Amino acid sequence: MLELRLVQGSLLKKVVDAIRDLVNDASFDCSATGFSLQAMDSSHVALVALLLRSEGFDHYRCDRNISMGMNLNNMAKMLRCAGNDDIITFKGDDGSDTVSFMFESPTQDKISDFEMKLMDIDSERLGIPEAKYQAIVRMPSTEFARICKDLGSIGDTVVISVTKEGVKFSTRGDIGSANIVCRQNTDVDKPEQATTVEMNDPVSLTFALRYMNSFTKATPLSNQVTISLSSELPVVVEYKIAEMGYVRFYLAPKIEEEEEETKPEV
Amino acid sequence: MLELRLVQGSLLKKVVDAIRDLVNDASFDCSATGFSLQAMDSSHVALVALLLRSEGFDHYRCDRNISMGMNLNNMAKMLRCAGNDDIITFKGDDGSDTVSFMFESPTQDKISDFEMKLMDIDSERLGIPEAKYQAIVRMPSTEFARICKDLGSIGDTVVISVTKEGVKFSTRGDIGSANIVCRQNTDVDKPEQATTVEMNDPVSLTFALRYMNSFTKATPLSNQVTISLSSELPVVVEYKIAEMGYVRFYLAPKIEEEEEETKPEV
DNA sequence: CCAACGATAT
DNA sequence: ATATCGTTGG
Repeated sequence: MLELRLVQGSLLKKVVDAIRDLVNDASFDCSATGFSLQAMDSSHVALVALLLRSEGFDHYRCDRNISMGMNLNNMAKMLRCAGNDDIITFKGDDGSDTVSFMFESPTQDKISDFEMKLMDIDSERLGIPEAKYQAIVRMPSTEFARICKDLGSIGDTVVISVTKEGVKFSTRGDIGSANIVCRQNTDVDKPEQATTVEMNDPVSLTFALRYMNSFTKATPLSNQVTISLSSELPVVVEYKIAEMGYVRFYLAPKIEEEEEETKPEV
Repeated sequence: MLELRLVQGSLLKKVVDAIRDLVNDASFDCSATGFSLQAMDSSHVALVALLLRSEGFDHYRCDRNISMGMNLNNMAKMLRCAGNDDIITFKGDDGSDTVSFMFESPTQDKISDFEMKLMDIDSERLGIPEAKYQAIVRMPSTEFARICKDLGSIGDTVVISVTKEGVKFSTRGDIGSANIVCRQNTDVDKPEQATTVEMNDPVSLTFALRYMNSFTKATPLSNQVTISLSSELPVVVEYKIAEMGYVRFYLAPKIEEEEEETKPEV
């Protein structure tokens, strides 16, 4: 038996919206620890990991570990029926092929109950080792989203380079090229506007903007985003979810070929 | 000769917008009593009835009963040319094949005059008998609209069930099912937020959401909607127009078949 | 948080 | 041209 209550129901809407651009169907895992998910995107290039810790819920009951395959678009469709300040209760039963969402309006005058069919999904859950990164950049999530969107209109890939002074995002395309430098800056009115660079080693890596622009769908979840970089390791783009956990996206860097791909010879 | 003046001209825009999704062409009837319309939707399933009483106009002159066939989309097109605070005067002449709209800006600095061609329409005007209903639900029109929209994303039909405690809207579709319960509640800050249930007999009826979602185009006309239900009778969804009359939509319930439509045999 | 307006997509 | 979505303002 499974029963999760979240007073700030809008959070769940944001979580699903953050992921469904990348992943259509995913298996959610529920245990005493929390509510989590791990999934590759449909082209098996990027990975997303979600954790909502049990302590973050206003009520959390999970009698035994359970895995539930859900279609994220259908899930979003149902969650869209919740008011933005509705309380959401998620219920599941062992062995059942459905789960249910209950939405309670703040005044309790409107109570909605949605039942959703589960799906069979082969959930390949990888262990993701903790790693030490050469550089960790923290910046406003909206700024990162804007940069990825802007660069995406110029080129297909972004080179992220970190130095002590800051972080540089570069791209190049048919119509020209672009470099956006964000320098470290903690001297702001509010901490969520800060940009900080924690650098052990300078690093410069290339990523497909297409995926970066999917990752930024998680922007509403957090004011800040954390980008962890190391050569040879997938970048981690993390959006912390206040009091509850995170959504993390992993993407392997492109192997830097000699200059442009316009060169026909290997 | 016919001359109707309405200081709150935006009302006329809302009335036409409320109807034109359902009905393309309609015959407006004008008499000493008022300005009215009755029309079936194009698939002859739903019926709409409009009444704007003569007393509600700021000037009302109708020398003899007259019927005017109008294309509602064309009418909307013209009315869209009126400012939201404009005073609208509607004029017609017996025997003429056109009518005219005059828009006066509040400051009288801009006076527009639009002439619209009438059309021949066979206006089959039914008598709609007053009926006694098993249950009458009153609720905020925006809430009703939201419910119909939400359920429309899950299923095709809605079951409306009324008990003493409140009203329940249910649907079922490929991805799952939904129940939304609104309980009676008069204890609110403002009367237009109230939900009241006047129940003589419990009732549960099924309707096509497609039509319900057309009816809710009338939402801007009134803060409250009234839903009158009886077995064997069409539901009446009514939006009152302050001081003037109403727009009423009628829709026959679906005959409840034995469970699902997945059964191939009749 | 709800409503109106503008922009975009069909 | 119309309907829906997203954004901005109250």
